[in-house]
Amino acid sequence: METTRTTIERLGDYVGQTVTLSGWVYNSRASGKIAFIILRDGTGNCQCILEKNEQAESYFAEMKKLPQESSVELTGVVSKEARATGGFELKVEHATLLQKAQDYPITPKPHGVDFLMKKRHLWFRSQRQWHILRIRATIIDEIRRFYNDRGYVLIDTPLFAPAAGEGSQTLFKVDYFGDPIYLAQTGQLYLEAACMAHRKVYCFGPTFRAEKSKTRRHLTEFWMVEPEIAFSDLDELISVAEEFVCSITQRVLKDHRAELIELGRNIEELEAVKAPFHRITYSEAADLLHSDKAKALLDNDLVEKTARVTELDAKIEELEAVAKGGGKQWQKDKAAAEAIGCREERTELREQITNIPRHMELAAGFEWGSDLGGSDETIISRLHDRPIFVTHYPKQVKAFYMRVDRDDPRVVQGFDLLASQGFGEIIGGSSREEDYDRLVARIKEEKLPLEDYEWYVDLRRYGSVPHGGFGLGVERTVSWLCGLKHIRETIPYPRMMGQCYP
RNA sequence: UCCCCGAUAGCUCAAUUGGUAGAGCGAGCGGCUGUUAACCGCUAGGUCGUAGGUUCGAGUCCUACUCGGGGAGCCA
Repeated sequence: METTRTTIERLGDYVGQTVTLSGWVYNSRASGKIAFIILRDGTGNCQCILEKNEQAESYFAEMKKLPQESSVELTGVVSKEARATGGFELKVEHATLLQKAQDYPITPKPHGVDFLMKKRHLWFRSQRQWHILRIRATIIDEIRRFYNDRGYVLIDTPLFAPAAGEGSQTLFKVDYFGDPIYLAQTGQLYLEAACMAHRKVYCFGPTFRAEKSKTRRHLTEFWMVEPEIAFSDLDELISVAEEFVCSITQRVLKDHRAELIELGRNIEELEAVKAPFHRITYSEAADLLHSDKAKALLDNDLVEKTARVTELDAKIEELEAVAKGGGKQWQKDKAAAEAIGCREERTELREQITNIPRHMELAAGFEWGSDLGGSDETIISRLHDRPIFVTHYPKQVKAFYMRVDRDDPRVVQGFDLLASQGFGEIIGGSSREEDYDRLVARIKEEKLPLEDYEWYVDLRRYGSVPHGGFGLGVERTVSWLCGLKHIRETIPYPRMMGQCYP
């Protein structure tokens, strides 16, 4: 039987016509004489209807009880159908089974993270994961376009790097023909050299950190885009970063509004991501942490979360009474299922509540000269409705290459961008020290091996100019824009401390 | 490296002060022509993470370990 082959995303062009779809059984429901198969073909989902009649005799019985993720080809007439997910429906007239799947482990019911992470190779077939990875692809596309359209030259920096990074305890050591070498944690130093050749450059690729962090915002392998601009000052760098983040946000809103809503992202919060972002100095950030506003925020959190736990306690008790009571079986089951959801929320809240006093202490006891911690960043960003730049950090908490502020030598001209809604840092950048003597002095001060940096110092010998750049973490950006709780969902195969399978 | 929490059926979770291990989903069988995490009936499915200890009796209490989750530090 020869029919038109097409994909689900193009079904709108074929209403009333007979077409063939190929894909996987995402879910199915069947009664005696009718079956509904939700077909997933990689471009979308479509409900396919099979009726038990003479022409279906050869395949109906088999198709109606196919396990999840079995691969099939279905031929039928396309119709518009408001009741079906996706808006279209296929009334099947012919069906071919390609492979009957074995028991598929990921059911339409909830699963735990540990389980899903071990099934990552299957997990990203699920709707939610499918949406996230598509948004990631769009973000990466926008990143490339942004720089290509503005005359930046792509410079690929090495992944194998000699020790010359920012401190070797956070680097992965690799055996390089018998000598130690490290996986790059940034392309920046190489990029600085390239920007003296091409003026505006960027690199984009994976980067590696051996930090022993087990948190929802850390990966050991992640993607970072780093622009580097000659003849720039701090203000210009911040403006570029601002325009860049706005352009990514606008693009995602334009291309993925439906997916964002599906993911539960608050669209208004994203629409508020417009220039100008807030700009405060590190010293102002420190004052903010000591302020009543910060204390009130956490006090309020504590009250609200404690109240919610009490509310949940009562609700759980109530639901359990229903579950054990004399109602209909399905009512009891529903109550039991709801109780599980409430318990989950309660566990999470309790954990947050135990952390609040700690975070309050850290904020209130914050001392000028130390770096902002994760909880501090969360507080600062939650006190603002748009992303916020924090600038002029004390030089001792930042890398040796950052340009010392000529008016206040205690600080460097560096900046971080904290995403809104408490998602924390997504960009770190700075003006680089262009003065030969100052740079060498800083290298010595940090007790770094000067001989490893000879080539880097060369850049200050031959036509040194003010320059700088920044790095944006792709996964943290995806996490923020999609409103995800955990970074592990933002990359196809996450690599975290203690996790690298599959 | 440190702090907190957890580990019970293939999956998600229950088990009232220590007293005979349960439910839903999934799987198998049967029923149902418009389902939306479909529904209804039946069946199978367990060395309660590992090793010790307390006790007449331990899923439940104690100790150590393993693995996982969250957080601190560090960072994008």
